[in-house]
Amino acid sequence: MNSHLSSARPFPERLIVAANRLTRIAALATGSTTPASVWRSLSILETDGSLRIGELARRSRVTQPTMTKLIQGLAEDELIYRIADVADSRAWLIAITPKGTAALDAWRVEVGAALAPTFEGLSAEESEILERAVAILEERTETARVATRDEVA
Amino acid sequence: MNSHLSSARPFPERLIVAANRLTRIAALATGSTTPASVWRSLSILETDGSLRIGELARRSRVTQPTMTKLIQGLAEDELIYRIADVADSRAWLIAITPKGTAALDAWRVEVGAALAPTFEGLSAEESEILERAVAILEERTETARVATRDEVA
DNA sequence: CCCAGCTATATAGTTCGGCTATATACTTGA
DNA sequence: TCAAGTATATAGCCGAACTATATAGCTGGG
Repeated sequence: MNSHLSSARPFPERLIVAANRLTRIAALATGSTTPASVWRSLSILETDGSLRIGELARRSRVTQPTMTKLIQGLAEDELIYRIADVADSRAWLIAITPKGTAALDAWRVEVGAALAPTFEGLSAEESEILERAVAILEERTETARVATRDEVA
Repeated sequence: MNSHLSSARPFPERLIVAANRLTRIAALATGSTTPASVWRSLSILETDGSLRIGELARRSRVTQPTMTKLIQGLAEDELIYRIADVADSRAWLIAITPKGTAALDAWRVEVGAALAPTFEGLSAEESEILERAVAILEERTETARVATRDEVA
């Protein structure tokens, strides 16, 4: 009954390898030198709203110093801006700017175009499966989850 | 009528972000310092058989010098070995060792365990979708494809 | 009301993966 | 047999992300 030998191995590790390859394909195809962490962070700011640096670092899964530096670059490029946290003057709230949203959208278009050959000629059924798989993955990797089960580091 | 707002945007770029997050989650959860390129390369050697350095570099989507260096480390750890190419003394054939296969398997188990919480409590239907999605992705990111449409660099 | 201890961000310094440019060794065809 | 091309190796650089630590601000018990 089971002619799908590939199913013999659980999917998580196969998914990781495939994800890895996809990431590599996209990076090479777009030729973008911008680190993935930038797009990860911007998309988190877009969906989760403004956040403190520490919290953004946690959700983006990098350390706080890494995020501080990342933020500095993004601020220079005016893709994000800092709002003083009135309740705590040590902290900043980081928010995405319209320019940041535009950059994110442009990147998405670029990635979409770069991956077009890879996903060329998918059947309607295959597209449907990928669409639904993405939805599941998005739900399962939701950034808000990180906050509750942190303490990893 | 359309409550699936997420479907409004095509999946490739969403898939990239999700893939990226998964990679990050896996990397953090395993705490592995081993670069992804190692596992990518080893799994290519496992599925595609022994390859020249240049060809392995292409399929692993790194440059040749990067692969040369990577190979040196893997050889020291005895995860791969070099076979002199009888037809061309400039070239080497790189092959995975039993120890390399074992390391790859161990990593897979580790990643599987690390991602278990992320994929906990999936319904049978969701699992089915992910399984099939992985199969599609594997097919679409197959390394042998790279060789034919290279010339990117 | 003030200081010890905690928390939020910033800075310093290191490590390491991956890249480009180039050298070296070998092959091949005219 | 040698010029041009190809396969791998070496050198040097860049930058992302880490750990350790400094600085500044908050907060509660005495």
